[in-house]
Amino acid sequence: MDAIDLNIIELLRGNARLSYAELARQVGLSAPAVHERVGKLESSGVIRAYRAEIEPESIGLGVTALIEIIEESAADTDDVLESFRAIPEIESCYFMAGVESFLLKARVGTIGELEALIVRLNRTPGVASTRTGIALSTKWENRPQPVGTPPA
Amino acid sequence: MDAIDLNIIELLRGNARLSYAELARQVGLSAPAVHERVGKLESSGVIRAYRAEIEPESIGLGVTALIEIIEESAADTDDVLESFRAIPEIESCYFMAGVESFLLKARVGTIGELEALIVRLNRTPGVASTRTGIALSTKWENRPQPVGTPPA
DNA sequence: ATGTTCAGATCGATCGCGTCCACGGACTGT
DNA sequence: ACAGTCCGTGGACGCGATCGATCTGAACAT
Repeated sequence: MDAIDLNIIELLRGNARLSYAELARQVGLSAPAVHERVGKLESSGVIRAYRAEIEPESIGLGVTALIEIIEESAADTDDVLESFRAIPEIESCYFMAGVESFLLKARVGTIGELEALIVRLNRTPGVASTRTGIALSTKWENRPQPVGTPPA
Repeated sequence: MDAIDLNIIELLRGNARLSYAELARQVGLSAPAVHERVGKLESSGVIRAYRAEIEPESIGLGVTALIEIIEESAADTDDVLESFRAIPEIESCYFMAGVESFLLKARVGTIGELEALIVRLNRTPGVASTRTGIALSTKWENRPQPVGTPPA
């Protein structure tokens, strides 16, 4: 993992569909060389996936909500997690420090669907209570930050 | 925007580096046809970008925080937004309903850097106070949900 | 210093893909 | 029925992906 790898990563975060030839030109190596580097980054787990970023409204997901979950004191966190994982509307799931164990980012089509989701979450075994905030608009999301090797 | 477009979108959300030929096979069209459809989806803004998803720890961004912002009553929201936009650590920014105007997702390398970020946010003109939650772990993030056209 | 070894890059060649173009069929409105 | 339009197909050509072989340079041991 050297400066060239970081360079490749930065380029692919900006545009995952760049060809190997184009990557090669930009980092100053040959195409097979970057091909091999990218392969290693993928198999070592540094590159997790390549995803198209879609405007959510256009696929009927106009409502974004952030939901904090407070667990019951006797809850099994792993079981709760598995329940959440089975709910497709939950796009992100963070395990948090603090009273609220989880923070979920969910996307649904309508406020009605959000209501159904919240009911479902509150009924989930191990969940004591929820607190939901609705995003009126998403200013930006998953903006890649420049990769400068951080201070030692 | 028909079923084939949704199919293409779903495939590209799963793997943005699929070739047009492969996409064509999976949706049952010729390669030029999907090429044209993808081009239209891009220029109409449905497809915003293609991004490689990177394991944050491997590029020195091991600390994830979610920060709620309460604005001063006299604050100019647009100015506050521009200040936030200039801070690279802020990966996502939602404008929320409720007392807290914004919810930010930020990623930094160390707790020390997080402290510096919070100080910077609190000093930002228009910001009355902040409330920060630290993600102990990210269970998953930006999981694409299946695109079934939702009920009318 | 010299030789050995190994990692990683380049070079060259082959195969498949991206991309442009002209043609053709279906649907719309008149 | 006819003309216009949209959208897809098929062919062709040049470039890119990808494999194997060779080469270079660094690290280490003698």
